[in-house]
Amino acid sequence: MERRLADTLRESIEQMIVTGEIADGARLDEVRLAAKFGVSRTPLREAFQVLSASGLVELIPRRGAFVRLPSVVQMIEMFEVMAELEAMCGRLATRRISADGIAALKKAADDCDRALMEGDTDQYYRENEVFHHLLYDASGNSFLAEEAARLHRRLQPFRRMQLRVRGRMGQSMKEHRDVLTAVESGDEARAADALHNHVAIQGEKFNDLMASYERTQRQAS
Amino acid sequence: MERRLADTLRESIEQMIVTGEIADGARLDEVRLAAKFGVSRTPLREAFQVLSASGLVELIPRRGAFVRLPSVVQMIEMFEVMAELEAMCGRLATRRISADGIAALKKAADDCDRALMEGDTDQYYRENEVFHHLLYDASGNSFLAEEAARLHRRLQPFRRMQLRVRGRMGQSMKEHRDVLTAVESGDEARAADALHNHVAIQGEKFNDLMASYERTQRQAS
DNA sequence: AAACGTAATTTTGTATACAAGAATGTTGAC
DNA sequence: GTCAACATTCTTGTATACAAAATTACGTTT
Repeated sequence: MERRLADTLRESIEQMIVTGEIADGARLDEVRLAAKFGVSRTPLREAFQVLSASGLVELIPRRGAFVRLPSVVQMIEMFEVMAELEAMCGRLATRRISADGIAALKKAADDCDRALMEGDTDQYYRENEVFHHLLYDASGNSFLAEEAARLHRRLQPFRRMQLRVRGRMGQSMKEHRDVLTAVESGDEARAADALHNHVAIQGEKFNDLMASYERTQRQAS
Repeated sequence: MERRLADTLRESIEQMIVTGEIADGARLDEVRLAAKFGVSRTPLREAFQVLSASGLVELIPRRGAFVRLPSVVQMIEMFEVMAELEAMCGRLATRRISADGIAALKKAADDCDRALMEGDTDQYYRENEVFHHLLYDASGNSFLAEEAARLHRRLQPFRRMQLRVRGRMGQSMKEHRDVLTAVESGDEARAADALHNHVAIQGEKFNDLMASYERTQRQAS
């Protein structure tokens, strides 16, 4: 389905931005990138349009496309909104989820734990995404599920900053369990709370983020 | 700033879609539209990319761009998410708003009332947008404010469906007052509740929406 | 040396050209 | 009459070409 240059280019550039290969604030040089990828400027510019819509780059008319990475403050704000959307999903899901849905959620949580214990962080992020997507879908509000998934995807690269710190992993496991038991017991408010707490950057999580952020900043300079 | 064909084209097409000039599900014919606007396909296709990102059209690779208007169910889902974001704004704004901010909010509510009493609905939508944007900004979370504004804008054409029904206007005025008093008295929960209630499609609002939706459907066919 | 104005050079935005894939129409077999 | 295979026509996706705006370089003036 996704077989257009514009789409693959978008993914590649996105990757280059979040890995720091292209620095924050830098201009995306159309001719240079076109040469680098061996394509013309046309599909590149189409990719720029959607990158701009996603907020990762800013398109200034007749000036160019500039990388716009969120600051720490913006990052915390984004996770705060994510937390609220997740809480909403949790509240609705608790009311509407089926027995099969709960079983699937349990399995996803188990898979998360296994990945963590095996130290396979890439696998963890995949399983964690499954867990959260199950909750989004279980909300029964497909628009909410889409929006939550969109923001989750946008935050993915920054989420890694938090969990990299040792010790956070056990904490994350426990938080999944809290969500699960709340959903299972039909306690909407507690499910919402547990999810908000799992996602928002508060307390120790703030310190973890700061430590990670400053490290990446030092790398970039 | 917005001086590119691609941007004006996006706006024009958006307008054509929400006014029904281009029907739901229709394919956006690149060559026909290019001829109609007297431009080439290049800026048109760039406009398609951002329309696709906003959800108003679906881009199917090598098939074309298709209009995707939300169904009634999706519309209710969208307003439910909007309600939650507004509630979040209200909760944070209540905690963080300044005296000046409250004064501005009061003025905006007054301007809304005046527009309604004068029967100037266009003016009402403008003033209503001011009122809500003030709340978004007062939340102190700029990312939240942006996201709320984005969704508000996306829902604007469908919002008109609800208020067109006679009698809803007085209701809307009262709801603004409820929000205002809650914010003023520092009652976070009540502010959040009042906003959720103001935005979500519940009770009589559902009937109003249905009546309006069916009317537009009849027009389209 | 700083500031201004102008020419040269990039770079963006748009138009046009072309190639590959999808849709459509036609013919022939059963 | 229906279905299938092929040819034709349209449509999309990408490359190239060109014009206008912005940036840079440079020389002149003070």
